[in-house]
Amino acid sequence: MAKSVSKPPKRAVRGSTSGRPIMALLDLLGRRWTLRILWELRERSLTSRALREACDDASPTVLQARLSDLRDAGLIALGPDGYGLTDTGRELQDTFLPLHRFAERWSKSLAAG
Amino acid sequence: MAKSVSKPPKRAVRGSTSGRPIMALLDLLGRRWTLRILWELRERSLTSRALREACDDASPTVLQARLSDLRDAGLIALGPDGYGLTDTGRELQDTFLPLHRFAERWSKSLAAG
DNA sequence: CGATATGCTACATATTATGTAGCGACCTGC
DNA sequence: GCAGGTCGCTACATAATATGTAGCATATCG
Repeated sequence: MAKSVSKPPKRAVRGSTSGRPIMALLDLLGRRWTLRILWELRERSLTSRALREACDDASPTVLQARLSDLRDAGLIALGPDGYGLTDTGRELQDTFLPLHRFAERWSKSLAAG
Repeated sequence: MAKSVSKPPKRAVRGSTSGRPIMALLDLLGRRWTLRILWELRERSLTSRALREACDDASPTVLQARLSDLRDAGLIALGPDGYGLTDTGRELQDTFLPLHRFAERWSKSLAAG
């Protein structure tokens, strides 16, 4: 299974060879800590270390890897006050905001069920 | 780190101990293949084998693990025609549908950028 | 200079995924 | 009633990732 076609330098996003952007996106977001990172950056920029604390002290190794992935994807960027969402990242964020309310309902349906 | 509070039987969703449903949800969705599975089930039920094919022949080991996770979470269920979204799962799906269009724009902004 | 914070990396260990094979159960058609 | 097919699911060895701890080089502030 060739995973790299047009982007050999690093790990290509899985599914990126299919020409279906949604697959590449789902793969990126499906990596550990990725969603959490985007969530923690939802309303403020955070330094890499502050982000680490916010993410239950996840190991810096993966965190840096994900930050690198997300930067390559153009969803976050490193500014003067730490990591923050780009315009594109904020677009994605808007897609995810309803998730919060869903999570509440979901949690209750789990407890009830 | 105690990962189980109210559901000792299996692996508890990470962050489920925090009392913040969003964390539990983000952890669940952030596991490999989870988002992809939900996506593939978006408009039809699939047998576990058909789902495997749809997911680029992912290994049955993880796939079954994720199906189990998603069933515990009440997002999918095994019916007569294979795995399908529950009502709650479909609610979540609705949250994710805009992702498709975003992926298209994102892909273009990457190519352009 | 000393103290502190930044982004980031090394590396040994634990955890998780991959790939291949195969199980028992349940349908068919013969 | 027994081949032949599918179903959901599991075992197990190997490869890939994550974890946790430590530390680097740089920058800022006193």
